[in-house]
Amino acid sequence: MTTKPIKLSTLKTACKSCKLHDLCLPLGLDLGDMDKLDNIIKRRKPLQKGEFLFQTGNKFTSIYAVRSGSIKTYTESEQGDEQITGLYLPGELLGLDAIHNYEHPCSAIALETTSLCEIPFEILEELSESVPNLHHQLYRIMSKEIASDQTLLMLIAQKNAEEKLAAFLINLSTRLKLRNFSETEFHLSMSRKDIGNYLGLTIETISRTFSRFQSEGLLTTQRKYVHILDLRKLKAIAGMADDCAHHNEPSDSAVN
Amino acid sequence: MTTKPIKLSTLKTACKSCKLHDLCLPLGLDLGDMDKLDNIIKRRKPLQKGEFLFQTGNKFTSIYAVRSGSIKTYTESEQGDEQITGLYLPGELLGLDAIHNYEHPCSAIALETTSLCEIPFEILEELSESVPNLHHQLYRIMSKEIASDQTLLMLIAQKNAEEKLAAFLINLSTRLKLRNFSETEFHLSMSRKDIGNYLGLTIETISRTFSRFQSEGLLTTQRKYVHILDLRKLKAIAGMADDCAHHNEPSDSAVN
DNA sequence: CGCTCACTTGAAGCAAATCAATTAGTGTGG
DNA sequence: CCACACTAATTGATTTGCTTCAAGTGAGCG
Repeated sequence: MTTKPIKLSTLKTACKSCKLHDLCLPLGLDLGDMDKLDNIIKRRKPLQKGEFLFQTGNKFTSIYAVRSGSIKTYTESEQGDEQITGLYLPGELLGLDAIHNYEHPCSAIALETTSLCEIPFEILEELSESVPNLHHQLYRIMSKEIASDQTLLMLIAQKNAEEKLAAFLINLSTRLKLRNFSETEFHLSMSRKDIGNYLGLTIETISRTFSRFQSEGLLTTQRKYVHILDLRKLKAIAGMADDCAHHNEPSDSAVN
Repeated sequence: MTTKPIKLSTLKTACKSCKLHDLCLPLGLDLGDMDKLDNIIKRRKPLQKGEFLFQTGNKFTSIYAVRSGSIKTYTESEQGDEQITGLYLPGELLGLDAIHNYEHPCSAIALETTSLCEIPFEILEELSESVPNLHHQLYRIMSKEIASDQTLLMLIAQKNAEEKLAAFLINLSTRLKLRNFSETEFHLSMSRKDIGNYLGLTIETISRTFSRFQSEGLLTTQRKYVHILDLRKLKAIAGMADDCAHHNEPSDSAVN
């Protein structure tokens, strides 16, 4: 939980020059406002795989933007079973669910080496008084999170194993494309077990479904590496008509 | 979608005197600020059962607070299957998921005769510039919605039929208690079918589970009327230890 | 009164969970 | 560099909780 800023070289990377800024909080801010935002953002030492960003019950002080790598969030019930509630990729904000009672309702852990921007919330609120657009931006981001949680809900409640996994992969593919990564070849940062948990399935079902997709020629996998061969068909299984693909406009819609 | 204000008698009921105001948006505002808020709130003609408040794709202009009755929200997939995403009781706000692209991602329909406050969002944002607390309040409400969506997710993904229904009932009970209704006797505004859809189960499973609860002496039902006989045991099934019950403090935690 | 709609109850079928065994990577220390 | 343990993933066999199909029942209503 150290919050000290890191090497100068990293400090230079400000919102203005960050290639993620049109996915992230500064979206829609002008250069002057972005400077102000830059002044309150702390860059943290990158987290190593398995390190916690925060844990359930921690006091809420900041929201975080992923710069590189990925973070998963999960809640734990009293019986001890976990539910993964979110997967956050570069340009996405997390910690928003902690505002309402100043306490994190979930834990956040790095799935790989991950660097982040830390944005102290109180200071952000102060700053927002002089930069009205910021408020609006935050509303949009939170609103989007609500809407996408609902999509995930739908996915888990109504679909079968094939549809769930297909939707998960398509969602990932869409978000990666937005970040200028390949939409057909990527590395899963989640394990089969995590994917299963996220989708409400067991590891065996995930594995079998991957195998089936593979034997049907939809994709190839090699452990965590995935190569999608037939994006159209996979989208069809996921329940997204081809022509609806671009409905996933800048503010992506499906899963997380 | 008529927005005209109604009879004077109803108009008099302002936030200041509304007994729900400590559950709703004005929470934490002083009297002066509440007056300002009152000026922008429109009271709508009550909705009859089955009437839409808004539908998927409608342009977003306002958020709504339930004054009495109840509203359900649901999304529809391209295949046409529905997923109920929320049940809103008096004092709760809905429409927050539409901010991010100015379009409602779900439909909202009255489950019974329901009266609402309409709060035009643009005007609310303007007002918020002079009443900073309002922003904070909105953040809290949205944050709470995110957190509770995640709880619902957990419920649907990880629990079995009994646990789901028990958690649903306990959540309802807790929220009703907060509104000074009985926590053990109440009227379900949702049908068995809706409850099933909400929890990712079929109507038959809901019915059977109610029957089992009844034969175990946990509760009695008569159509939509529910009388909980053993709140403790029901909470235990729902996976909430007794001593954790009051964790559901003013900002309730479980389902919706 | 008879129609409909919401709910209940039973029996059969099935998708995914569980149990179990094997294989493939990953990391550790000698 | 190889043996060792350990974890992640795959695949098969079996079980099971929920769904589906089917046949009532009972409340509400024109």
